[in-house]
Amino acid sequence: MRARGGLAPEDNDKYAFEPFAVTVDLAVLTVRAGELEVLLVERGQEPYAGRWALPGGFVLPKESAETAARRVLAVETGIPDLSRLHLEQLRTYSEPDRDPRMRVVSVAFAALLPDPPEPHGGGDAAQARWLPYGSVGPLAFDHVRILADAHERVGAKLEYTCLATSFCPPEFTLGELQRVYETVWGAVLDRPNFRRKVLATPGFVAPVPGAARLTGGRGKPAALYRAGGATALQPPLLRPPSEGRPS
Amino acid sequence: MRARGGLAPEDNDKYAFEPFAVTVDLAVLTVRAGELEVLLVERGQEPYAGRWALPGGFVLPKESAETAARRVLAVETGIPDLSRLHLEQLRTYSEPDRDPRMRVVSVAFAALLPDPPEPHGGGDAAQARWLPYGSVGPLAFDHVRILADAHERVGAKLEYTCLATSFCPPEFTLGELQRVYETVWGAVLDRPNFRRKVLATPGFVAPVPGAARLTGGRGKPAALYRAGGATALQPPLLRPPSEGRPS
DNA sequence: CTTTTTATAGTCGTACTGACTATTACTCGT
DNA sequence: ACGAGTAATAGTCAGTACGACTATAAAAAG
Repeated sequence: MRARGGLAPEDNDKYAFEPFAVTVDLAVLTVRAGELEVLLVERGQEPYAGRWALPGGFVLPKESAETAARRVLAVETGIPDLSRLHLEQLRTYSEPDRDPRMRVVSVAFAALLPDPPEPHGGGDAAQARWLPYGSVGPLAFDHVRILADAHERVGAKLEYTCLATSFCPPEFTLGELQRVYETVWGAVLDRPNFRRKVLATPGFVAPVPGAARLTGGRGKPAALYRAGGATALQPPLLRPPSEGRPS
Repeated sequence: MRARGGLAPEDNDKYAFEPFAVTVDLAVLTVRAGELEVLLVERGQEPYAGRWALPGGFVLPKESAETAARRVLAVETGIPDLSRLHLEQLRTYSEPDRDPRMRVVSVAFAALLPDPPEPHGGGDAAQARWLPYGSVGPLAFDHVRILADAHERVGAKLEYTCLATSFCPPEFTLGELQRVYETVWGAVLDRPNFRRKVLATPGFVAPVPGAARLTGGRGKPAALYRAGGATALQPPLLRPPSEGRPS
């Protein structure tokens, strides 16, 4: 490569760059029945044929990575309603050997979907499925690491943002909200304290005014809430201390 | 583009992808004399000739983005000692029109350097300089946004990590450490409270054992400290509440 | 109608923080 | 030599938040 002399990359007359393939990979998480689940697709071709992988695809010439992520999710998994999808850039994985065949730089996203809809593979023989987070085996490429990074990021964001409501349907009980925290964190929280904290945070949740009660099964019916306008949680709602969590 | 059928991007036999240029851009921050400064280079060519821009460059075929970032910083600014550089991936900017000439996807990094060394432009006519953060005018491309994102990220990380020591020389006083916080946050902190908080956090700082005093000017000499082993700050050290800060 | 289950209400002690005041140990100007 | 100024360090005090509880209410299941 020619010496570039302290200029921004776009300066080089000769455009002495190596073209890369740019893709997006999505770690889509949901909570169903108190379990954390991941949306995976089965690979039909080598390498890693038969392995599960994160949904992903190429970024098209006129797309941003964010646009590509939404398109890929719609096309590959056939999920119809992406209006309540929370999509957030995670980081970019660019190790030279992450794809054995060619140079692929992948912009990874963490995504959350409430009320997990049933996916269907988008065309060929590939299938798309929700799999429990704890039971994913080895994935294709570096997708295990991407998935772990996404899990860690989401867990951390639950602490200091109101993101948890993105896992919930439009109206939810505080018990459901608490189960989101417990499922993502893999920890048990004290119910009265959780309740006190959520209700004391202005704008986290807002009570549904009307006949604001609903019963799903046993026990006393719970009041219904919607997501409030707030996005930040101040002070944060910290997960109980545990070992082996990266800082 | 051919229908891809729910497979990972690498599956397509025809490799129906558009090649992109992949670059890195670096927002390198430092604190000097109580002021936040950014490392910028002056562009010599169109577009944005004469404008200041973040240092950046192409990712080479056998490099990861992280490797490229370190190389670019060494080559473009001639800074000799990068051993104490804190480098952290910020996010990837991929809007299709961010470079008027071609499709460029840029992986942006936030970086911190203590004891700002004098940079020298790396070859051509370009110059590299530290400029006060508050006085940067319009930058080339979307670099203003990248810089603002880096600033916000660093400010947020000061709250819940021990990152502030990355702005300090190997041995520093608590006053210097406090000035890092005040400079990045643009806020004034109470000295006794700051001191109490820092010393109460195990592993944040460790006193220098020997003749642990040094005087830089007026006032009572301060004890010297080194960075401790901890990386996380628990509970966090929150910036004083202010308006207009994104969540 | 008792047990089980879940939601809700409230208590108590500790830890942390913001807002202070006081004291010590230097330098500088005169 | 001495007082003013400056910065570091020590400590107080009240309010808030949080962890660990106990207690009560309202439903379903047996």
